[in-house]
Amino acid sequence: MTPPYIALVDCNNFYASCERVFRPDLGDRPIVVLSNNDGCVVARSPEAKALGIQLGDPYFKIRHAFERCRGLAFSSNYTLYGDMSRRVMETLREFTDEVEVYSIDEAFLGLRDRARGLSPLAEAMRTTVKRWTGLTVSVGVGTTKTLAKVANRLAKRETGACNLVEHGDLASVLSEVDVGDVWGVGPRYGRMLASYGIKTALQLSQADDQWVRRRMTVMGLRTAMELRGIPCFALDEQPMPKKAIVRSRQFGRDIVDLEELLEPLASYVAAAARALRRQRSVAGSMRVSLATSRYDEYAYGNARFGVLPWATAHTGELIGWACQLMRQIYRPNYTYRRCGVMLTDLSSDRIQQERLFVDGRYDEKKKVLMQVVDQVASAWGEDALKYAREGLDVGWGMRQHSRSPRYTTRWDEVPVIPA
DNA sequence: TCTGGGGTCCTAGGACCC
DNA sequence: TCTGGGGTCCTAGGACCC
Repeated sequence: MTPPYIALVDCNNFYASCERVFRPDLGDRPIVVLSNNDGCVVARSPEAKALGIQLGDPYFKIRHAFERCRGLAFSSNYTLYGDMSRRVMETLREFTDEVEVYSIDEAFLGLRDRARGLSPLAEAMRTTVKRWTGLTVSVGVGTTKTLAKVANRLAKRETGACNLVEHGDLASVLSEVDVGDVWGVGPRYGRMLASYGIKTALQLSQADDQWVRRRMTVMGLRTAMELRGIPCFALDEQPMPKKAIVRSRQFGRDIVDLEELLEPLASYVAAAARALRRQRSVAGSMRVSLATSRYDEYAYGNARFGVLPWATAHTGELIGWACQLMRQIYRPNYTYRRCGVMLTDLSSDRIQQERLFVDGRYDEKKKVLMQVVDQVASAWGEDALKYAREGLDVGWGMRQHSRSPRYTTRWDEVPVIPA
């Protein structure tokens, strides 16, 4: 049964806040968190926002000015953020069983309380999450996911909680919301709608159904209906297993040599294979890609897709096939900047299709071997056991000049409080 | 020097089948 | 002389999300 009310709970400035929780000494210094390779800004504290720093700003461009303002930059520390996220989600489960973890810092909650109890409930969520994790969340409540998103935006501007269920005049609220800020309306649709004079969420909700469907597909129509309070996006408590698993990254430095290129590739394949096994799947096909920098004068990029001889989650097999594909697209004399692998055609590792005329398969013996590999990784860290092909990371790994400690997941990095 | 990474869904159009 | 129509599967491309 669809719950009558939906809350969207979202952590404010999530990555930057995670860093701050463990560094109270930073006070109100501006904080940014950088993407892989310390490339560009992916999160900002309120103080950094106030300095005018934008998401996606290349760090090297703002660094000077930022540091002059006593700003502090952190390399991204996904181990820490992932663990903090898990703590927030667990806290939210204290309030309802219906939790859809939507992203690392957001969850939709199904609520069945009477409408009058919703605002105190939202407040209780905020104070409990703050007390248990140190993080501040905003809570928006509405009758559909899209309206909960709208409420959440308003919550951020106001006191941190916003309940549209008890709001008497939804139309006037929606007339104040820019259509481009509606969940599901991106920059393209935003421009298209504006060119037809549709500038607010209210106007979109009142537009003709057929017209919306034609211009924005059924997804756009669902968005418009959700704005009217008709639920079209269900709460998804148990997300389906992923249909594709991608690992792709820029190197810490350029690579020209094929054999050297196979090392990061192997290590991305190993990471993808771990994710594959975590969701108890096997992959039936894969796609390998490589590219020079986009800004390179002699740019080259290519990708090749291959159906695997048999579906597997065995790291060694996947690395071998990935290397074959890579050899097909590699061209000498380019300075490569990134490569990647995508595992597709995923299926359960319990039901396996036998293929005629192929005598290999992902059998019990391989499965057990992989279980051991995963156990070692969970006990000793993901880099404890590697395939030889992954090499020893002679410089291609990520540049991370200022990663914070993994405070909550590594005994050797827990915070120490002198007493 | 230096510009992120990982996903989803929908639609149109081609290949192929009966 | 005449050259169907409906269905499925796959892929590429486009839109979106965080």
